Amino acid sequence: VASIFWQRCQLLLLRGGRWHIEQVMKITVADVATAAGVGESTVSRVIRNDGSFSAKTRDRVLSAAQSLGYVPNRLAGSLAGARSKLVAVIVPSLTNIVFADVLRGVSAFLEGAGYQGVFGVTDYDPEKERRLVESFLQYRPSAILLSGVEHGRETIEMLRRSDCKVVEMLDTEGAVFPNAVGFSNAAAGAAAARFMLSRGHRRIGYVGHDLDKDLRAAKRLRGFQQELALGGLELASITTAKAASSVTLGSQLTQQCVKADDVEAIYFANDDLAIGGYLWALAAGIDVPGDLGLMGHNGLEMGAVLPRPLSTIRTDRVEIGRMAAEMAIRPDAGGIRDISFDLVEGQTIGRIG
Amino acid sequence: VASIFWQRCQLLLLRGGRWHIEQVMKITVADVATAAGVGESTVSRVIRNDGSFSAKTRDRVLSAAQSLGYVPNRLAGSLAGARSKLVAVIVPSLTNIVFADVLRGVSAFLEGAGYQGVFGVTDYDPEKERRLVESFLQYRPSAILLSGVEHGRETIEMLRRSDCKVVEMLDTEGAVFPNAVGFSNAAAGAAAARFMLSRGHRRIGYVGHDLDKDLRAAKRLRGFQQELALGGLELASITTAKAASSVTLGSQLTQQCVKADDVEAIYFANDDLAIGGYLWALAAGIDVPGDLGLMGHNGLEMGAVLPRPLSTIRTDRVEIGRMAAEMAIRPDAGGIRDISFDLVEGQTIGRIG
DNA sequence: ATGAAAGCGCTAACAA
DNA sequence: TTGTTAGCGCTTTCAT
Repeated sequence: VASIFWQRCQLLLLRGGRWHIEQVMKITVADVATAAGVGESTVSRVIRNDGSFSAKTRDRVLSAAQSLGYVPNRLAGSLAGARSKLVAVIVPSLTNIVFADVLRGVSAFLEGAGYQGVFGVTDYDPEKERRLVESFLQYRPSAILLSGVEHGRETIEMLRRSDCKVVEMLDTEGAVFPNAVGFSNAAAGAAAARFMLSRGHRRIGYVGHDLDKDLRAAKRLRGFQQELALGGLELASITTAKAASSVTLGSQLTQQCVKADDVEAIYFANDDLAIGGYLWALAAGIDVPGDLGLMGHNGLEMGAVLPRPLSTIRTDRVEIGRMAAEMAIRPDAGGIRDISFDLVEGQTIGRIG
Repeated sequence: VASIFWQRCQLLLLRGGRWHIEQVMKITVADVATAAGVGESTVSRVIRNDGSFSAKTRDRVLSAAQSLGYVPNRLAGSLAGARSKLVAVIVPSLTNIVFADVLRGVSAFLEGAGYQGVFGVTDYDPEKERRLVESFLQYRPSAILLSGVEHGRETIEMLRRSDCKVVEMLDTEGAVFPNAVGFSNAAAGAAAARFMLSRGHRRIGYVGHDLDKDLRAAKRLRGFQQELALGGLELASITTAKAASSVTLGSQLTQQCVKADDVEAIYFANDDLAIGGYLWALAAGIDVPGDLGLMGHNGLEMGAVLPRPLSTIRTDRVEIGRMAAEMAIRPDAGGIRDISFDLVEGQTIGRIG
């Protein structure tokens, strides 16, 4: 391959009988400035479309940048500007569609605003959350989005010291930072209880996964129990497993719950478990809701396609993500925003006998 | 609140009768160096645990950093070191659990290696992919992970010029870059066809979503058709919709397909659609697989919990993500890696009459 | 409207 | 084993 140097950063090389231009060195503002015959700061202004410059200058700079294949180095830019256009997002799990939805909302909003999302998964482990926050902070993100309002003391301190905007998502009770967007999980639990009671269910069991880890599910359960207590009732049984929530687990636990306890209905920690329960009942030939009422939480799309649509509580995770991202990057946006939830009647909760 | 300055970067303030130390200025290596009584580069070495230093020095530096609450600035570090510890990951969708699985694998591996994942969603839009690559490149990531092997010409050129390692995921046929990990979608389609034929199905319909967008599903379909052709057969019908894949869509399209065409079995673009189809059949009282055989693709956990476990092809997305991340950050790792797939017999494909 | 120059906080040579 | 110094590529005053 024959080749000759061409300008400061390009190599002209002969390949297959044709000349190709290849870049050898990294193109910087200085190169663009030279090519356009202007100063570095002018290039910077044009690229960021900030400050003032003539239309003619802009065109020259832009075409120079274009033809050189200039890719701005945001590391340098952020360093000089004291802040990156990164937004860190921390979620406990990706297996659960709920968090994927939140990420979609976040991602969609950030994209339009020239920001980049950086993500991390905690597996519901506070220590992992701490480590993630620590790592993220090293990139001086514009903001950091947390799931839930329960965080380690150290995590909170690091965040406080960092002058980085923090937004808590998916829960509004007991928010640690001034910005949060979500709904009251206790209220959701209470709403579920009221609904089940209003439809005549009395002997109600609970099926859930690890309550020590999924603290929002625990809050819903508490709200549920408190509402029952108002009517002088209490849960007939609580069946949980130290495992991640899944359809399979829902199947197993429901079987376990029904076999052991004589319940008329089950309140599930979430829809995944509830769907598992429904499918088990289907296979076992148990009539839903005649023999067994099922109540979920989340309002997953899939619940609506079951032979009998799942009774559940729908939350708008994408919107929560979107709003959180907006709070994150708009300096004026903030506060505690409760976007509530909708009760979906469905057909898996109904009057007994 | 009474307050006095304390050292270079701290404010001593009296609040609630007690003195608190608050940071005012950002702590830098220089501050830590001064506090520890060593040079800046020594601090750098200790923090990165690279190069040599005495144990005594390390302890002094570490405790100084600790007590000052030093948080390294990776923007500066990456700028000086010419590369960031970021790995960009681009997926077409988050609604589909498949990609969430890939992200989990990536994320798990990166975490242990001190890297950070940056993610973006294309919605199956090549132009969006181009924009994402362009943005990510500005952060000089160590590597960039792409879904699939079909990318725009411009995207490929940008990537080629960038000296940033590229790994393609989820497909191995027609890889553009030297690193790829996944499986042959055509082979998966062919395997599905062989299985359905071996179980006696002949009049087979296809149900899928937007084939112009989900190119891997299109490849599976092609592999399926080619296998049928070997037996002198062809698809009885193809039912698709220009919409994102979902359980709901699967329900609708299956109904449409069964009503319009007299098919004995359906090959679905993926499990979400197949599960939708199964649930529709369940509600419609159609016997599966007696009257209608159903074959999915992906091997989602949920398919195994249906009253009749779904016949499908299982792929290990988490492992694909893990391997891609490993290729991304290990300089020596690379090449085209085919991790294949498993056929899950299930109970929704069976001999006819 | 534009340019020159001083950092941003760190790493990597090079000395010592 | 350590310290000194020169950048990394950009933004940002401050002049002009």
